[in-house]
Amino acid sequence: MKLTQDQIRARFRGRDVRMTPQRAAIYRALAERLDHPTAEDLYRQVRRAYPMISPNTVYYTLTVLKQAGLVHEVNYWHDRSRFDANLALHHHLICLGCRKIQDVTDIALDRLKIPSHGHGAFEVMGHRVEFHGYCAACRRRARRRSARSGH
Amino acid sequence: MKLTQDQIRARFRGRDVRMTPQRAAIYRALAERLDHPTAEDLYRQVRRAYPMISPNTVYYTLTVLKQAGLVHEVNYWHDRSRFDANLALHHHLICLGCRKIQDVTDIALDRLKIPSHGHGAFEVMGHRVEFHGYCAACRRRARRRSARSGH
DNA sequence: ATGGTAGATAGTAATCATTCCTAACAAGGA
DNA sequence: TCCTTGTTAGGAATGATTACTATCTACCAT
Repeated sequence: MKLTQDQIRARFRGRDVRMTPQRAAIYRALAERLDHPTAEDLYRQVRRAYPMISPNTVYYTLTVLKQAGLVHEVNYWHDRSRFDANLALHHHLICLGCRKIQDVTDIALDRLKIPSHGHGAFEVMGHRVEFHGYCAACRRRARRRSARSGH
Repeated sequence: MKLTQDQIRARFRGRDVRMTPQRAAIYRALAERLDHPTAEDLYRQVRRAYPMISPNTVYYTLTVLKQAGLVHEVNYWHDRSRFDANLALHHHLICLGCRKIQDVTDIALDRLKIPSHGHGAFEVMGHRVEFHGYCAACRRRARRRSARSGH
């Protein structure tokens, strides 16, 4: 998907993100890739056009774009490994507030299949479903906060 | 779920994992928790009974248990953050061989709901499905390798 | 178009999870 | 009980990410 500078500018404007050549390059690099690159992947790619760019700028730009909703961070749990001794097939409820995780067991979720078209060559060994949202405690906390601030 | 020392010993035996007091403590700590603790969480818990234990032992034990299949690492992508400029709802095919990621779009997957029972207080904002397996290239590679080794 | 200001950039240094290396140690079979 | 091989714990190394900060720049108001 080729993006013009103006398209990028418009998207940034729409989310109140300041436009710089580095930011445009980072966003373009990300938007034109079909995989899900790391910050370092993007750094290496953008550096070809901007040899002076620092990894720092890439990291900072990504957090800005993320907050603005222009970019998604694909993996919530990237910071640390998490382990589980429950070997039974199950799925997860991840709280975006406190990051606590609950298990969900449900046969319907266990039976999912990838749509056949296009992925025939991929051999599926397993799958997992993540639900993201807010747990009861975090919802209570948010409600109390907004009440105090004089809704 | 209370585990006796003998139950743990039996599980370790069954997978040819050498039993040590530290390992039993780490495994017990993990098995008795409902959330999905990090290595550090386990370290802090086990240290109460084994003040001399090192984080190192926890990490090493977890890799051993993981290889033995006694424990799962819940998040594949923990090593680095990955980003995506595609904001449309979609899901992922993750290759366990080369870690490449393909997008999957499918309305049936988009419509999943958590089973109502038990999780009523959790407010779901979104969800994502990950399929794990082997891509065409990695399957070819594996087939070639096993052919060469004189299947 | 210009100037001022808030925000962005790019270095360097710090942090933090995890891995590497290794000498002392212990599990478990003979 | 003894031997061998795998395990432990410490310290150092690695590698991704963040913090700090002086300089610079986008962009709004004039």
